[in-house]
Amino acid sequence: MSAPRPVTLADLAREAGTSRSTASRALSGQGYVSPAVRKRLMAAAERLGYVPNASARTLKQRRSRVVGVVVSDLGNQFYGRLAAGVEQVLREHGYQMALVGDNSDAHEELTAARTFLAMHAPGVILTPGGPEATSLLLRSGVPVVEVDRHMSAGDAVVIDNVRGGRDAVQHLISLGHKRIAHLGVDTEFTSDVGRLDGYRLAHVEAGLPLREGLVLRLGIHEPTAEERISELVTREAPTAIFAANNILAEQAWHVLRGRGLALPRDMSLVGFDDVQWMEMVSPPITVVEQPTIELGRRGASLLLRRIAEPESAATVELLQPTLLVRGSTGPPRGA
Amino acid sequence: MSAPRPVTLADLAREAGTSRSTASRALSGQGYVSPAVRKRLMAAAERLGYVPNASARTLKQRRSRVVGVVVSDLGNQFYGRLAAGVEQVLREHGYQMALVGDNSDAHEELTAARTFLAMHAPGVILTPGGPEATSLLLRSGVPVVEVDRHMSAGDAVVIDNVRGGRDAVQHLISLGHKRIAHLGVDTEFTSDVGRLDGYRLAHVEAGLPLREGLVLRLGIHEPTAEERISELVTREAPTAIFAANNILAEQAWHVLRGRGLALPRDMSLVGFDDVQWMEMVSPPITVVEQPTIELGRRGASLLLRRIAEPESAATVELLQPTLLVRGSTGPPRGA
DNA sequence: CTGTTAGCGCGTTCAG
DNA sequence: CTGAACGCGCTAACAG
Repeated sequence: MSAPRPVTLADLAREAGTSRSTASRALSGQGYVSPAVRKRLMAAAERLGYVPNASARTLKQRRSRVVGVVVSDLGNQFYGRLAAGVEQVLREHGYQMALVGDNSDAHEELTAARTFLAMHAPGVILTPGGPEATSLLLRSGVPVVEVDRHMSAGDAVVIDNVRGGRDAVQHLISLGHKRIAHLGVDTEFTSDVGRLDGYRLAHVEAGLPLREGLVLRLGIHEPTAEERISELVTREAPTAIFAANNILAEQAWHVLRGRGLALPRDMSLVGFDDVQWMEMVSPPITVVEQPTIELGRRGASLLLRRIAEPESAATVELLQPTLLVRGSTGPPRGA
Repeated sequence: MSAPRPVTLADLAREAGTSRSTASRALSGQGYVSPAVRKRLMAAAERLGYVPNASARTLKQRRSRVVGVVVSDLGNQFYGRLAAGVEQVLREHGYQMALVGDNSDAHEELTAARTFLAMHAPGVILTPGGPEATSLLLRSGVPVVEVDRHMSAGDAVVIDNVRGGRDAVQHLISLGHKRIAHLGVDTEFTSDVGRLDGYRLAHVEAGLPLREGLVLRLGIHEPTAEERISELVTREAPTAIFAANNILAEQAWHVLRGRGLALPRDMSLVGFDDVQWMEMVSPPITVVEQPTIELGRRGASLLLRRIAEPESAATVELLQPTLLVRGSTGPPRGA
């Protein structure tokens, strides 16, 4: 394949008999150019196959069109959909997305942040794993929107996790459950903490005692998760389980199936974050659904707004989850 | 937030009492610099929080570190995992990924290709929707690797779709099925065409007649897909269905459930592309599994190799799928 | 409305 | 081993 020298503004200018700056104005649409000259330039651009050089523009303007995005794990459907939502909005507005996965590792996240700084990203969207990346970016003047989790004092779009957790557990309590297990991830993320708070809140509101043994907090990539869940079931004999994310719901479901426990007769199960399989298994899983793609779309929109108006006050958008009651929940055994 | 002027090489040079070019050599590791001076420069960089300017470097070198990637639909688990594999390898080698979704639209794809040209991407990976994007890129001297589908004469990493389709259908035939429906997408993509070829091949090898009515070809986002599948079941009374991708398998599954048909007693079902739910429903779905993340990883590796060695001959890597026999397939009704 | 001028920050000659 | 000089392609001032 031949790699012809790319055509530049100077080429267009020469071709159309104008100066480079006029060509620049004509193509970017900024500033005055007589209609006739503009037409001539556009035609030349078309004819020569002109492609603007993004790095030259970025170098000059000190700002690129490539928004940095970091999510924990692209392979997880949740983050995939989140990213899909972000990308849609960005593309609709003529921006691109540089996407990196950080495996929930604060160090990787920080590396990504530095990369985005180097790229002069106009803004960054992240599911924060720690405060460092956000603060580095903000300190350097790069707008940041946190999605799903909220760690800084800046812009964010999050789900009302407390409400989601509370709805789930209230539903179980109203069915008559008194020994409800909570399966969560052991982080300080507002998502995990919020769902647990919701679990507790529902208990308090119902006058039910909180039993610490019923609360299981797993590490992010805990390899023994299923064993620990199984132990919990044995030890505490819960009549219902609230699994605070889609991975944990899947693991709980496997444990229950492995032990031959029937839903909802022997155990009730509520998940958080509706994914495909939950509606397909029998019985289908009752779940707190969150608007995942919308989370991404709103995050991107908020960032774009912030880029346009850097000085406005920080915004936190709270999206509401919805409890979908399906077949995996029912009254406890003896009720 | 203050946005301090970013520190440049000139700042480091001043700080360390050297020239800019020396600083450049020290930080990039290219060219001679005395150890002492290098150490001094590194220290200064650390202290001042130097971040290299990627666009300046790209402008100078005429090549960025951001690989362009386009997939059909990030929200689909298949493409999410593909992208995850690509991103992993890229990150391991110090490259970034600019990701765009094109909704299987050749026009969007072409737009993305132009954007990557503007960004001076060192290479592009795509699930091609048409020949235009690839050819534009190649013509401009940008290496391209096609993944999952193969449309050009260039580099590609694909699944052995013919073999996958053949294995699936052979399995059904060996169970005694003679009326096997094929659910596929009506494109010219090698993936869709290959799976259908495999379906036919298995018939021919077994001396079974091919009945055109049993082959259903749906549009990419066909809204009436489930109705059409249902019609097919009514009209042709197949005893088994081969659904050539994960979406179609899900739709077929819903149709069968809706009609109260039990798997595998009333109908056998084989899918293509193993996703989470297939192992969780009962009975679990027999499926042709493909190494999706590996597909992405190989694509990225191949691209990196091509970037390093632009002149080597085009390579097509063929990855083997695996038939996982589960509970959704059995002998036909009367057998 | 248009052209001239002057960098943006970096890497790469080429002398020394 | 190091520094001076130049230019990558584009846009922002500023004259005209």
